Amino acid sequence: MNKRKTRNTLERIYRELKRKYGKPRGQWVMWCKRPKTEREREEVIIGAVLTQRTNWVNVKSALNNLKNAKVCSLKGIYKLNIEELSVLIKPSGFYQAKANYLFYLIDFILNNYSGLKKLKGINLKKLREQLLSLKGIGPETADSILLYALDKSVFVIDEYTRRLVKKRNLSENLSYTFLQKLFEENLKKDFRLYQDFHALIVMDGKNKTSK
DNA sequence: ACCCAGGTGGCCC
DNA sequence: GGGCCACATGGG
Repeated sequence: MNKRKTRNTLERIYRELKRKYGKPRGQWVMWCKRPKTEREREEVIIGAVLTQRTNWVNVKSALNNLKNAKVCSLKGIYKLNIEELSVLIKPSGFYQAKANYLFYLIDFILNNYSGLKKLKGINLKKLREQLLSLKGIGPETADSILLYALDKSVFVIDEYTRRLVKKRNLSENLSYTFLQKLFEENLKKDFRLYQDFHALIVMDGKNKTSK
């Protein structure tokens, strides 16, 4: 597919989904909120790890456990030990692995940057590399953090995006880096657009009637 | 009793 | 670079 056609197709898909689903719902109400409070950005980061290969209902339950324990924040979690944390996030599945992943990530953020404000100022490419070097943070989690918690213009690729690309014959190559490039090179570089578009893709992907 | 869900790491080739 | 398996819960 040539560039012009790809651009038109992506624009059309966005408008189509936007018309169909309107404003973000569920999890996306907060993930697409602009601007976000610090607390909300921290919750997005925590949710980004917890939602790996897990449905949002289970993640919500884990987040509620953290909130009820008054530790749904980077510093709150950092004060816990792995055992306490893993019990709280148990409903999200893979809880022992995720407890460790969260610790590595929060340790990285707090010890290197003392919080999200400084993190936002780091060179994007370097920050992405650093996130990817952490155990438990792969491309989708890293980019979800960059896009939804830090308002960086990086397009998130996931299983739903792959299905959409396949269905619309946008590309044969379904590798992460290729698809991310495809979207980023053919959309206006705007984190608000990226946030909303990805949310719409997932909302549509979950909608059984649209398949 | 299955099958599925925004992934990732470790191993193997 | 890609294929396969482990990691675990809750809901259909």
